[in-house]
Amino acid sequence: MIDLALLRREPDDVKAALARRGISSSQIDEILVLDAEHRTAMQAAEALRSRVKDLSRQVGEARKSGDTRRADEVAAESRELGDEERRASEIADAVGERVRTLLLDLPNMPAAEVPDGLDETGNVELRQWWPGMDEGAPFPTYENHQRVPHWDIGAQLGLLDLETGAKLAGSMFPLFRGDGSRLVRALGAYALNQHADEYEEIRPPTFALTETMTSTGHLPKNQIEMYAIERDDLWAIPTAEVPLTSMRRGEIIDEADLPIKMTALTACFRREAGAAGRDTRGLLRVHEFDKVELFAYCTPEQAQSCFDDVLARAEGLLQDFGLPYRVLDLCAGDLGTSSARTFDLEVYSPGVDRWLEVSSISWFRDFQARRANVRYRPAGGSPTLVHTVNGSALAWSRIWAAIVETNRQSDGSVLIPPPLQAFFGGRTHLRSR
RNA sequence: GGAGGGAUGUCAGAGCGGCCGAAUGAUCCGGUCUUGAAAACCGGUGUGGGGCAACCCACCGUGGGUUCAAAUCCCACUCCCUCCGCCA
Repeated sequence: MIDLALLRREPDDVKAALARRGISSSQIDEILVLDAEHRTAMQAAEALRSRVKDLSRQVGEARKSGDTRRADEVAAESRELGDEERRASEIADAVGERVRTLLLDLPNMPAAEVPDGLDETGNVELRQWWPGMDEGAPFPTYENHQRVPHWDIGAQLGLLDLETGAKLAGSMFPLFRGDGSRLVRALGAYALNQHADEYEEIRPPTFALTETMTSTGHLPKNQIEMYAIERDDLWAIPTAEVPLTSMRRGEIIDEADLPIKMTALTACFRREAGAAGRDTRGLLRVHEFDKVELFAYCTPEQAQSCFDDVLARAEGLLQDFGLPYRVLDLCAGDLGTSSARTFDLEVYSPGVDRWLEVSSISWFRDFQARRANVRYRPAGGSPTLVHTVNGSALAWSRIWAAIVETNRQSDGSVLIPPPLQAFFGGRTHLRSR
């Protein structure tokens, strides 16, 4: 949520920033008009309220001094004023609620450095990486044996059983088996181990209350994207960002504790309602996938370094696995609602011949923290909203696909990335049995 | 699932219809004392909103209700604790 005080103070700055995301200035003007209306109505109601309180006090005093008649008179007067106050408050509350609703609808302001553009065509590729690049090697060329889609490889080697997954939970719920399952486990475990030096490992609940989903901004807007367990008012989390962001909801954190860095491996659930029929093969787009998330609460001053750290760790994992990737600087129009700045990491996967998004790293400024009301107390100052930063490191289903396709050998086996071989008892290849 | 107890400020913990935004203690900040520190003592220390300001309003788990007046009474819900049952 954008700061209403900032909106009042610097309406033109906010308009200019949001115009980059295609938000019209009339939308902001509407809020400002309603806000002025709200304040007027509120003042009227509060003046009445103040009077009622004063009269009530007089009733108490009259009672105490035994003047029952005066007490009754004043009570009657107060009762009338009270009715009036109730009506005035209802009007003020209704307008205030409208302001809040409109404000919640506004996306975050893009950071100044965010490139212009209204959709993904405006994203800027910052760099690419591939194995051997530093030694001057060119971008890899791929052999025919690498041009096989992962679903075929998975079926050949008995690593991936999409049919059985569909039998159990419907299509787009993958079932990994044998070494395929072990690879999923190895990826998550390897990443958690890598992050353990600075990030506290968290194993949060897989489900979240409506209240929790709302405070991160995933509800009510993206309701259609979420799996719901209605009877218990629970939602399956679409990312560990949801529980992690809410862990300190409503709290005031000691400044000395910041930054608070956490990592979590969870299943992530997405209905992909808006993407029906797109990328439905294999693991490109699935309803459930494992992901390791990195998350930080921090001060505004720490935000840049936290962001850089998450990015470096996500890239580091891709380099450990030897997967070519590119870094995209998302343009203003392609930013997620809550984000002020986002870098996406895309891995090149030769079997499907596509760049696959495997990480999204975002700096939210205080946008999320305002909703979740997470603050810290700066030295000698009053409570201030924290900044939040998070990013995937990484989303495993697509990494799984990229590894299997990239590392496929001419004999049909798949080379296990060396850092993961320890999880396979030292074996170097996945082979059919 | 059954029975009971509870939810109050950064924390602990009083209050159970009328200057209660809230005792007391801890924390933290400032001061006195001290060569310095500790201790002791004195003073200050919630959040949010409105108003140029004086000041006003809201907030005692959440949402309703009663009343001239609610942290305090009533109803519903949520969460926590204890005991019993059931169960990984």
